[in-house]
Amino acid sequence: MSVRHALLALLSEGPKFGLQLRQEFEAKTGEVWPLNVGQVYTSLQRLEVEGLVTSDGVTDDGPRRDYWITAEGQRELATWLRTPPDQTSPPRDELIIKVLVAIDLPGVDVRELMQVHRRKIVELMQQWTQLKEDESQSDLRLAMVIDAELFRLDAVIRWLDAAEGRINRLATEPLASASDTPRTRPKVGGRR
Amino acid sequence: MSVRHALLALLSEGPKFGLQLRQEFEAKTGEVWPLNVGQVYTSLQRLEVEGLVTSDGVTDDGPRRDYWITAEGQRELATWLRTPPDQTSPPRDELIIKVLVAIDLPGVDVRELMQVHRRKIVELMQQWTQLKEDESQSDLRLAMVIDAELFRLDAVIRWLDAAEGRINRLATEPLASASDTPRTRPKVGGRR
DNA sequence: CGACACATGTAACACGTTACATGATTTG
DNA sequence: CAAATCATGTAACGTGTTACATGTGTCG
Repeated sequence: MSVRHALLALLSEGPKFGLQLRQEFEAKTGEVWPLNVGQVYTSLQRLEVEGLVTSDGVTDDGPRRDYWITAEGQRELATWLRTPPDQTSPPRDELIIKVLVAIDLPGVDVRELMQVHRRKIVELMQQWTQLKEDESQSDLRLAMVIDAELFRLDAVIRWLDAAEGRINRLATEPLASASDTPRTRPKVGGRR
Repeated sequence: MSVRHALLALLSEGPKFGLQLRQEFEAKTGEVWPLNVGQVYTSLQRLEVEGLVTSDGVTDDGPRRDYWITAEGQRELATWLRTPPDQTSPPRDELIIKVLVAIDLPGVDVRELMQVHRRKIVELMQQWTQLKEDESQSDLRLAMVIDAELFRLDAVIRWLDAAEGRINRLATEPLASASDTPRTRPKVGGRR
């Protein structure tokens, strides 16, 4: 959901065309997140159908097609900006799933698995830190994105460490199988 | 990509059918991530086409259809487990995008926006902490998932604080517009 | 003119969600 | 038997990615 609203935000500064939106999106996000052009066009089409933007006339005087944000688009944008996303159940995390299913698999060394992933993350953090020292003096947006990524990766490291502790403790007192402990607790995710 | 591989992992313990896979997935992940059944069936179909699982015979003796993992599925599973995901450019983060585009929008109070989101996150962390105290003594998997979510949310809080500092510093020495600082640095994301 | 970059668009696929339809099995 | 539950399946939609096709404008 972030791209459509980001496009709305860019369009609220004035009429823009497709490639321009892509370029400005990347510029505003420190050029860390590539945005494929196809998605810009399809998103614009969808936004137009929903009445949040207008292309107001066909491509007459040139290859470019400008889009304007509508009043309803402005309203939608304002709502998006001020409303935190609904986070009932957290986003699925691949690494957590990996570790949790690997625990029960015979012939799989979970600690080794976690170490391999941990090393990769440390390596990533070093690369981001390097980039931060090199480039982010002059680019506030890049600096902010790198901050976010470093904090995020740091949280993953912390989780791996905490999880390893839990698993080691578990090694002495083994886990009850998932099936023989019937849950009475209601599930977290309310949506279905 | 996590669901297909999680299904492979579950099937490597023995043949299972659709609803069973859903139930076991939720059990193994602390019942925090609901998995809709439709996705289980479509994923199984795709896995079967790719030769990673077999349903070996139609539904003859009952409504259930068991799936087995194949040798190739075992190989794929092993690879997934030991290989860290390719993280060239980090996943797009809605909150970061929101803040970065909001900075330039006139009539939008970025600090207010960040405060609102910050409060929501603190509230979420309190709920998870509560659940942890209540339930996670008996459920290791739930405890691990809650750990992960708390670390993740903590990282977001840290980012918001760091970002607010940067923005405040920026208030005295305003930001150069994105268009008039041509980049020479190569983009981070290599994929296109 | 021809080559190249700019610009738009579409087709096909992967994954995920919601909703609905359809059998089979159990249970009151 | 009827209703509820178990179980599978499909259809439609949203978002995102890759790849390809097509037109336009500029410049050597």
